[in-house]
Amino acid sequence: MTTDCKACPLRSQSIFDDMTQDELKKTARFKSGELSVDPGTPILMEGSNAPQLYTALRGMGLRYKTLPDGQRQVINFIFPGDFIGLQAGMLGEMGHSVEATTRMTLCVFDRSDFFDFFKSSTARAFDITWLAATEEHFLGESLTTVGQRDALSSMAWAMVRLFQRADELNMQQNGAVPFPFKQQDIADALGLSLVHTNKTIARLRQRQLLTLSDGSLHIHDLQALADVAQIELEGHRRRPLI
Amino acid sequence: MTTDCKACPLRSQSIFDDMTQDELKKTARFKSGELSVDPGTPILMEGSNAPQLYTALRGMGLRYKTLPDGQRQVINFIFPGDFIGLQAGMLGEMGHSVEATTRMTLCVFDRSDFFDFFKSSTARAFDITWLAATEEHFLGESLTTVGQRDALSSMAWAMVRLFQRADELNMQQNGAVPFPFKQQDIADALGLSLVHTNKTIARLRQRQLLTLSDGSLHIHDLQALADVAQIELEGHRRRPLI
DNA sequence: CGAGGGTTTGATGATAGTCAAAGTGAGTGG
DNA sequence: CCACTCACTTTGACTATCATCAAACCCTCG
Repeated sequence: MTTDCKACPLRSQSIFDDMTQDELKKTARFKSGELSVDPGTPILMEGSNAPQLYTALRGMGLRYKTLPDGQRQVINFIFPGDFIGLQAGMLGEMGHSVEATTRMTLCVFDRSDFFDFFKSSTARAFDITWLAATEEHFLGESLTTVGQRDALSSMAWAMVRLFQRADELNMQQNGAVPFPFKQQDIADALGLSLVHTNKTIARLRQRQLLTLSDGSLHIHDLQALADVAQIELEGHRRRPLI
Repeated sequence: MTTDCKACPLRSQSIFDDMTQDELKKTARFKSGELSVDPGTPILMEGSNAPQLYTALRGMGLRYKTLPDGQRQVINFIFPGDFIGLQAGMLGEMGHSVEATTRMTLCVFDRSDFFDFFKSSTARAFDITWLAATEEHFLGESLTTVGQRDALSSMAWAMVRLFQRADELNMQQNGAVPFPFKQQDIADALGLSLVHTNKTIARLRQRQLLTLSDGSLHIHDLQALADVAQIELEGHRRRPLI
């Protein structure tokens, strides 16, 4: 009972680029199946040469790296439409692990077909590179956050970015978006301790900027949050969907 | 008096992938000129839609982002062979600025030719994507460093990585490589203050792990440094040169 | 010789980490 | 239906890593 690419519920969202019938067909051929996983399931492991690549169709997850001493750095959060395994496809080895936070449905692709797919159309190759460049762009921003912003500003930045990602996928309902992540996840993403993370969220709550509870994030004043984070609010940018 | 791609001094280094005559010709056609800049010269600006892209032919530089309040995060250091402007080429806008640290010579490409170049051969397109994925990989590591390692471990990590990058370009002479960066640059790369950076380097020096002076970095015990940094030493990996 | 950029060192203070424990809510089993 | 557990969140007290401030030092350069 897998989803046909032609009827993909993501592709019709305005955030994703349109695709020609031909490209759609190639994508459908590239797709080798579908996978549903429960919360907490590891999807790809750091250092592994994964035989399969994925696109998140439903659900959310996270990318992370672990140090030998057990410290964990959350690299990014995964939303529907995200391509998973680019590093495995290009470099033959993942630089980070990926796991599901909610229950997820993934479109599965064989790594062995990846190069053919890449070759199949310049536009597709370009899309994949676009994704890589965009991820690089985002990671530069994350690095700047963790390296330069203080806890309050970091937290504001993270909340704005997470809200925006959910919002552009139309997951918003009067100011609130689903938020399945734990405070420990946010802490590991921002390089803060769990306790300090909790207290920092509390400060933003006291300032009436947001509410974070029951698995949903409510933004009360996006502009004020953006000010705390020192970022400019911009419109959503369309992006490719593999 | 520009360098002919066929006689490129970088291309003969073992770290860089070989290239067919045909690919070489295409690259030479893509190259629109050469540029020499003095230390401190800005090469690309964050947010700019640069009309030109570059490959570092000689010299070193750095990528960085600045926050509105003036804080600077160094994203990465630039070595000969690095491609500069991928984000401008793919996304139409740079996510960070780039400036020269030493005097540099850059191969210049027109952004308007970039897409044609990308299309000109699947191998070239793949190379560009490979570079993007590798950068993403590295940024994940940087993020993990800044987010999770303490100052001593961060510093050890940075020194190992910088040493390795120089080493694979054969810049090493019995344990020492050129190191034109200021302590402020390292501080901004690791999210540390200048003072703390200085004291942290001093600690590594006291432990007899390295010496850093007169523009050169001397590693006395690479393995011990890697241990402090919690990283595995691996061999150099060949990479494409645009 | 004075100026300026970079490095080094010492003193003090704040942000964030650690430790510890209580509170909350969902889920389980007697 | 009421403990009881377990995972997560919240709060308070204490600590330390790292930032800030200030000043000296070292070199090169004009």
